[in-house]
Amino acid sequence: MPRVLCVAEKNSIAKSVAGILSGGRSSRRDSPSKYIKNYDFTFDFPFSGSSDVTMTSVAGHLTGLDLDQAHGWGKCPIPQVFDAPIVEIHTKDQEKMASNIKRECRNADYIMIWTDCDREGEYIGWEIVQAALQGNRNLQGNVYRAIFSHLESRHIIHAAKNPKRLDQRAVDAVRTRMEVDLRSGVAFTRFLTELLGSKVERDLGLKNNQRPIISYGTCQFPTLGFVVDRFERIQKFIPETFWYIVLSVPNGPDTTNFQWERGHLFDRLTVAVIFELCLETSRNIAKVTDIKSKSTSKYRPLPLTTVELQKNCSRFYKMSAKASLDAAEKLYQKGYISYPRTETDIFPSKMDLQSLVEQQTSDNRWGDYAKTLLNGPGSNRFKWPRAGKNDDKAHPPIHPIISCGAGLDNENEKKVYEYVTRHFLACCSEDSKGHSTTMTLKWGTEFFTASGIVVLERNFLDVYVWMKWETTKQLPNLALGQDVELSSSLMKDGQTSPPNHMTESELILLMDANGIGTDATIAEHIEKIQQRDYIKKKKMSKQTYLIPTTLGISLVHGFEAIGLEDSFAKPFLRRQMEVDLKLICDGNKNKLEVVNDLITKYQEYYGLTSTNQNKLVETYMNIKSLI
DNA sequence: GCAAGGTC
Repeated sequence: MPRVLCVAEKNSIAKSVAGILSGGRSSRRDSPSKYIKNYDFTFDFPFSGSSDVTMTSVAGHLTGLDLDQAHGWGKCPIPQVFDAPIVEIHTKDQEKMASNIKRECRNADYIMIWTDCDREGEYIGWEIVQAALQGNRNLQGNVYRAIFSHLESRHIIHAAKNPKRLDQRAVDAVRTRMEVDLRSGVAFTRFLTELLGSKVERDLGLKNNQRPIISYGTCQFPTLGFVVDRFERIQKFIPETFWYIVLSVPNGPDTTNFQWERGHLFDRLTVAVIFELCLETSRNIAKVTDIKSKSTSKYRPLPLTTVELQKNCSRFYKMSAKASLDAAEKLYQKGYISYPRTETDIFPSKMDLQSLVEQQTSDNRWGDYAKTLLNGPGSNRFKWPRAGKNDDKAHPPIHPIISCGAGLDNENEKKVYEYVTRHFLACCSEDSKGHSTTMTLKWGTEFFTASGIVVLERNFLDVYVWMKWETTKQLPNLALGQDVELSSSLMKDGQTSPPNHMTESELILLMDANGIGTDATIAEHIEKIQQRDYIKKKKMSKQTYLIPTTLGISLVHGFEAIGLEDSFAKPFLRRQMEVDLKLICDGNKNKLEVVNDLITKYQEYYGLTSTNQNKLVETYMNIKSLI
């Protein structure tokens, strides 16, 4: 029988796909790597007919890139980094994975790639093929690619029956990113460290053997830029005084305030004139000119993505993005939750979500809630989740798999499991429903409104305990057209206030929105710029904020002073690279062209930075002396 | 000693 080797991006996919294609009758063997298993079974592929199949995997990339030996740190003038030869390097684990591929493909007639169907997955597929060809040259030309976006059986079988080829354009796009990130990162990191390292070392009070690294990275700098930008908006903020009019109306023993439809104005005289005019024409009588009642709802959350998980664990539990992702990873390995790195916020239509809800009925925290979702009573019954707009074509939204009961002793894992589960149950619930009433008063020439909300059905809010929606005080009982005697009419002043310092949750949102990093790496970039002493976490009245250090601020301003056309600390450069990568994927540009363009740009920036290096030093000295 | 991206 022909032999087919299938290779996935990680063991969990290999295991699931082997289970589906073998109809549950595969046998498992160990591999040289502890992360990887080999699964044997038979399957009927269109290119080979009935075949002996081995399904295995790697665990992420098989190779890393670095500059060749001759261009190590200190061994060459820095500008050579931009065109030095690049070599492939392997960790011990990667060598074990590659040797498994080589051994397993020795007798194979075909190889089929089952890596995730995203850009990086395509490149990992290419790496796998290179390793396989080293083990067995005859595989050349017998390479196939499975296209799949989730692990539903019929979908996976369809993918196996409709093999495609690797997309070389996507492979080229990833290689482009790798080369540009490597060369620009290494060049500017060496430059900055050599320029500022000894000064920073003294200022941080480090010992000789703890030379600081002052790194540049295409993601690190924009991340730092966001934090510095917020910090300075607060520093530079000048409060402005504004004026407004507020009416209050008797409401039982209490009063209700009506807000001015103009909000507030920054000119005191204008407000005073309007106020006096109203007082003259209407004294203390206003008329009800409008009462609008409508039903309103608060939407249940969208299916859970990695970025949302990190943002909310930071908000609800004050966990760092890295801590929440680490805990999610552990929960995934233990089988409690689904794969935690996903951009998808739409559940595949065939997924059996009700049995996942059923799993949760035994939990003493939300079990009763899960039961009512499935069996009533009441109107909050299981409802298919809302659909978001993102699909990474590789993984479904994050959801609980099995109930953890009392099986978790790690605090962070407990919290993340609770969050994932409550979020999932909320997704499968009805929106919260309420009723809002808005009343408008006319006083003189001006209009004023007040609103009241009655929450009628809490629904998902009962399980999504962090979100608040409360019934407000009722509006005074007045009829349309009725005159009402005011208990007061006042002209008041107030001041605009500065924004708050950056929270980790906001930073994650900004990075995601600007394409800085990926779901799997955003947390690492935030960690990295803390390690580098560019930003620090600071606790202020219950909240933890991210504050830039002297060094962090200096780097941003130093490069600003040099005046590169595309600021390093802004997301623009990185986004431009994404656009170019997309052009490569669509066949409108080639790799060589894009690499040359981007590297030329970085070389030019390096030249400018190098001739203006005194500006970096001066900026650092200046800012240091101010603090 | 340097990047960012996968994954464990």
